[in-house]
Amino acid sequence: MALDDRKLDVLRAIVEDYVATQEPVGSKSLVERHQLGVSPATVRNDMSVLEEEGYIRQPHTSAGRVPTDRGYRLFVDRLSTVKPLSPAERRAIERFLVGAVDLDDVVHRTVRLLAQITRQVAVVQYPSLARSTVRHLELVPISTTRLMVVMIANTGRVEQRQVELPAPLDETQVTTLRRLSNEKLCGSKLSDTPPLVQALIDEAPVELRAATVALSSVLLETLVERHEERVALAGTANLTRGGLLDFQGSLRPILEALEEEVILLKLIGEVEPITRVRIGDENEIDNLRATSIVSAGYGPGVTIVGGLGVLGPTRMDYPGTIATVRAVARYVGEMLAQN
Amino acid sequence: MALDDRKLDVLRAIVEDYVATQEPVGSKSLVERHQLGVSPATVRNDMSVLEEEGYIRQPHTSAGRVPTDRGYRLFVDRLSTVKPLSPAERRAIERFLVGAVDLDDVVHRTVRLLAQITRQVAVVQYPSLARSTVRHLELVPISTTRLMVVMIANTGRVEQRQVELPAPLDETQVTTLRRLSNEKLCGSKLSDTPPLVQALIDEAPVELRAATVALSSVLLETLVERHEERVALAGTANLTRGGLLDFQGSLRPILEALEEEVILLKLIGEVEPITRVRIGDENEIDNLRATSIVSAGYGPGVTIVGGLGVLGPTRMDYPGTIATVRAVARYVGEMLAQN
DNA sequence: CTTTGGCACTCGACTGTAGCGAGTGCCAGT
DNA sequence: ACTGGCACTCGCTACAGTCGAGTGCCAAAG
Repeated sequence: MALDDRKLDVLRAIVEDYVATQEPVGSKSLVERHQLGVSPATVRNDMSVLEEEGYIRQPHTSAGRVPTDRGYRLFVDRLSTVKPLSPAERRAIERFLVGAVDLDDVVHRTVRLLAQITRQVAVVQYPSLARSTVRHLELVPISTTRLMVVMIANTGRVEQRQVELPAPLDETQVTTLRRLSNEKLCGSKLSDTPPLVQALIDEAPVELRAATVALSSVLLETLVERHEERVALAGTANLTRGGLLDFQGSLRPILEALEEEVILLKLIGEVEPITRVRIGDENEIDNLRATSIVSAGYGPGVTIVGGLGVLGPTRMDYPGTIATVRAVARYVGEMLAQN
Repeated sequence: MALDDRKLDVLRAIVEDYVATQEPVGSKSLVERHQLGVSPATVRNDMSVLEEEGYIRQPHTSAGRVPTDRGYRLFVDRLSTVKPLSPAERRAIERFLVGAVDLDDVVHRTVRLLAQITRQVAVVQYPSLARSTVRHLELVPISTTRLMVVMIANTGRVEQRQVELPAPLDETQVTTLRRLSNEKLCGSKLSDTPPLVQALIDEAPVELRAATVALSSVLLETLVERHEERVALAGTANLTRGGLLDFQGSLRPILEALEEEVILLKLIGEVEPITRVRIGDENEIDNLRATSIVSAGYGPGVTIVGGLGVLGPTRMDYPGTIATVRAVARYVGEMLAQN
């Protein structure tokens, strides 16, 4: 059955009121707070239909209605208009991010900013190495048989690893190795490196062969295979807002999930620039069935190099949160582009 | 008034029972569970004295007794013997830490291990830069007017910063600058660098003077002045054990405190190798008045380069926690010494 | 066919009362 | 100094009663 416009209005009103008050909303208070132009009885009939269709439900008989995950989904998809940020908010974002000196700094500031504005848990992924290109490889001799390899990516990420050499190398050999690897790998995407690394090994002069193999294996192992993703987290204290009413009193599973980097990456590791909303049940992780996640990809220009997002109760201010996440993602992208 | 031995026994029994059961303990159950060799009435008299002295208190009249912070303090100082770890635990620690490949890896493994064994919140400070010495400085040209400076410390920490040069430098100039700064700074403690940096500037050839100043200011600013301390955190989910009985139902202030790096550093930034216990009130941070912190310094050999610790309810298993923290600190020190 | 007012009903939240029992403090006796 | 006995306190639980927001249904009006 198709829902007519008024029923949709009723649903929207229910969502808005419930988000605002955190209490089941009844027919009478609904008509009082919104100009629906009909009587409570009519609203009751509409509510009955909405309940049959699974958009709202009653916590108990003789209580008001509460939106279901499906109801929120409809609300987000068709009923809400993204509310533009206030100029003050825009300025706050800019001011907060503009002083960043470092990639680490950018990420930390961003995650705190997101948590603060949305008053929820914020997660920011560092630019993914898999989607970065190599800007420079530096080899630093630590001892004659030990090398530190520093990889600088175009996204600002810098990773370093130590390599144990099979045989000592002297200064000029290190220089040669540095030149060779930079020639081969600079400018290429990290996910494309395996064949290039093979070529590097093949072309290396025979006396550097062993060292090249050691170097390559470290590069492949730590940077490509188990692709080193990193995330930053902030605002967990916000989970306690709403005094245990959300999350039926147990933060446990949520805090547990937030400790797993793998899970966080699954949540916000976006590939598309689109803002994405996962509501309650739609979430794949069982521990987070009581939460919603709003995430977006970010990157300099149109390419996406990482994701960010916030996590909160399903009962959240979707329009506001979506607007904030989207805006922050765009600003972060701009920050990165400037480097 | 001096407490005789039996009264101390009673206090110990109360602490042990309360930690185990989480319920106020009464005179009758106390004599049942411990071989005190006296009757409940006697115990009651002793309890009465202990209460007068402020070591225990009653949540309400007609309830059992609960240790006060002062009671825990006495327990920790005089009544408990550190229980040695089981061989299984020792092996677990070793196995967990031995695969670490990286400083980051060591720290992450350590913090998760601590959280897991103690079932509490664990905090590990990265080796402090202020207590590290410079092992190597590497200058990597990003462009002709931009340099990336990578500092490798003896503790395994690697920090990088970008430096905007006032004028372009060519390859050989960079090499000279690299050589000069390494000659000056290698082997010195970071906290001692300011005068050395000044000397570096003074001795630099005139055409490198400007670049040296730029480099120095970045070094001083980011590495020395606001000394870049880092910490890792794990096990926040453990705060929810004991179902809101600890922390009188509000995790809020604790989670908030844990988000502040400055606070974490204050808690576990140890200078001495000694295991330190802060109980409830003794804590300087108001938000953490309901928690206890057990911390220890770690480092290769006898010098301390950082701290680690755990945080939990005042009602915690002090002997076990102290033993674990101490053991983990020692193992981490050994790991670092091997590098 | 939709909307509306009316009405009986449900059920959670709150209040007050009563009984239970763990635990205490005190005291007299050993 | 220790112990057994005893009266007392008070939080906890169960139960009954009331209140009220909210519902579903129905018949009448638009």
